Amino acid sequence: MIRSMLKTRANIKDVASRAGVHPSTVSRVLNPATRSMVSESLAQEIVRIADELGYRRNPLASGLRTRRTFTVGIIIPDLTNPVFPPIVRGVEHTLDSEGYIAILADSGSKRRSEKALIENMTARQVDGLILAAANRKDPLVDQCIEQGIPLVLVNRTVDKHNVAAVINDDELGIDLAVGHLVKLGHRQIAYIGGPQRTSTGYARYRAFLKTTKKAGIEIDRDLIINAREFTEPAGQAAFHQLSQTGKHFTAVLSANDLLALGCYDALEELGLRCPADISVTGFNDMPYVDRFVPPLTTLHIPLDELGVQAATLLLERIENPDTPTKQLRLEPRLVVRGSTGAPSA
Amino acid sequence: MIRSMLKTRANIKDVASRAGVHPSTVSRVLNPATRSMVSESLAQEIVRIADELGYRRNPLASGLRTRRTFTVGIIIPDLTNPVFPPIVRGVEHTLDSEGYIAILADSGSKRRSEKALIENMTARQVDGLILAAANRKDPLVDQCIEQGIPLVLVNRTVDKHNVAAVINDDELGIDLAVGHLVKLGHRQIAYIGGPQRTSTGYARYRAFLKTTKKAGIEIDRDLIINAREFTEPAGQAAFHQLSQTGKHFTAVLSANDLLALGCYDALEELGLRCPADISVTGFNDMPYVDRFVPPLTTLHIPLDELGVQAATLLLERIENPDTPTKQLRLEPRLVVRGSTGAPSA
DNA sequence: TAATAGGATGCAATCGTTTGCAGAGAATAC
DNA sequence: GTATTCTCTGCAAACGATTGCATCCTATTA
Repeated sequence: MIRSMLKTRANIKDVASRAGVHPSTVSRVLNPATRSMVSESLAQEIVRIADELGYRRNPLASGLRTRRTFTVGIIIPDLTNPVFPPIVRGVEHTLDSEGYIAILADSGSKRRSEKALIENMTARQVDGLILAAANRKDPLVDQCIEQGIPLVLVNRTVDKHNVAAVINDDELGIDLAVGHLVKLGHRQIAYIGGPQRTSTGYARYRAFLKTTKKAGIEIDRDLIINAREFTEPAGQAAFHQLSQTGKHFTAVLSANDLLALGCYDALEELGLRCPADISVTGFNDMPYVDRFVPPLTTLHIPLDELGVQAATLLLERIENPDTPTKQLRLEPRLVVRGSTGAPSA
Repeated sequence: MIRSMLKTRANIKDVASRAGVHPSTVSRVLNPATRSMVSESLAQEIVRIADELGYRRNPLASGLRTRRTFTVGIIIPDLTNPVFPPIVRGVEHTLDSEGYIAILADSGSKRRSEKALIENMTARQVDGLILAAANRKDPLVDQCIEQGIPLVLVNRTVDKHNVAAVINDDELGIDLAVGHLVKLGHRQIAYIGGPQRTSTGYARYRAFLKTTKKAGIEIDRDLIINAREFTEPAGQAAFHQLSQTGKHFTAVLSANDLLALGCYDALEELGLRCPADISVTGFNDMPYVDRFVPPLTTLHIPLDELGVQAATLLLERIENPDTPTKQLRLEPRLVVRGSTGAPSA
């Protein structure tokens, strides 16, 4: 009653004194791992009293003592990029179901702030970290590993292979896209890639070279442009650059949907029609690309699943830090829509 | 050196012993509010040593003592609804700049889980809460207020007016939309509203009645449908219901963009063209609606700003709990695109 | 010069849990 | 009947910070 007047939550001492036992006994009962140390009848009584008083463990105090906070940090480069919300959602739901919570930070792609964010999060004793914005060589990743913070990369990975990651099979994806275009009859295929500092940008670029070679398609080096960013304006600029070469091409394969969208912009500016004049493909199948004009042919990747798997992997590593690092590679699926067609004669 | 071997972070005692002072002195120096209690020269020396050792305050310990965690919870109904990412981003950036972090939870619109989430967050001693999913009558909101947790609603509010919120001016928005349609010559205007349990659904519905009356437009009650959810399928179903009345209408004003999108779906199924046969308007101007077929005429609301203001308001209330509750109402702006035109004769 | 005020620092309790250790009985073994 | 093992619970020291109070020293005042 006094408690309710003070408007403060019941703590372990309250429960203990009400039950006539020592706080440590209450603690043991409420912790599944130690529950068996206490006699069953007393344990039940304590549990009863605990929820009669509405007791909830104070995670701050508990975390201070045990160095476990049941908190995970998620750092993404830009939440307004439609790729990330589903991933974050997958992560968050998975964490939640295991009693963890997610600290979300949008780094705004700025490098410095990312370092500060990680600093902040480790100071707050997060149990693990999920990074969606790693570069192929990433000092931040190294730093995390050095400090021994459980870490899982999602969507992108680093060149070193000793870090856990959930990514998608870029080579397969590009292979499917190239196969699709070739089957439609395209031979002059341009490529707009992403930043080579990212694993996705790099892997897709390599895959494009490899796959076209395998398919026996001659690729003009001038028709390959790797953009600086995975953004719509970058895609737009890249397409203009392609068209300025004066070389002939009937399709452009872009390394992600936003770049493809940029192509749409450029096409419109140039008075070209898609797919009549130029076919365009994307990568990611981000939400709503099926509603664009024309609906984008792209590679679908299970974004939610990416998040779910990343969280699962992370929890595994948190529970057992000696788990060997795993790289999960999910398979993309080609979704043919209106932006691709046979080349015009 | 021993410290680095143990791989554990420097704590306040380490700094103190290195500086030859008591931990309390270090604490005072590192806290802006008490810094002046310590002589300037000593303070500087301590600061120097602190960052030489890479000292970072342990927020768990600090929070345990002070009951301030510099943590804010954000609860949204569905992160994959494009309306929310910009809001969350605005919130997160604002919090970050003040040294706070955001715990994000996607409630998946499920009521029960929302209660659990709030429980979890208060147990974790968040300093405040931002709710984007409130209903007009919301026991959860009442509960928060009762418990004295600083709370700010964003995007939606509750009927009681004593809770802080950042919303947009629904009446103005609907007024602009109606005005636009009337000016184009529409007289038979249908309305697809949202759930009346939400403030946005309710306010927009009221505004529609009021505004059309003011404009001297006769509205057939059969042409008003309030959907159960603010979703695309709900909009689609509602439109079909409208067309099944057999009544004539030349435009449909929908209470949000997703509902409008649903109209697009239904229009296509019915072989109708937009805006030639039917004009459609939305509300929110969520990302990418400008790229749909046709680009959607809608009301733009500054989503980032909504988030920024909500966070600012919350921080104000946290710093000073006696701040009178404020309701901020941001102005929407009509964005005319391709989905509206003059009615066909 | 003695009394006093004021500024700077230390002391120790506290926030709410957890956990190694110890001790008290009860149960088992000899 | 005593020695030994178990089972259960309590004790007290952490975890890393903050803060009211006490203390000490120096500067001011009469």
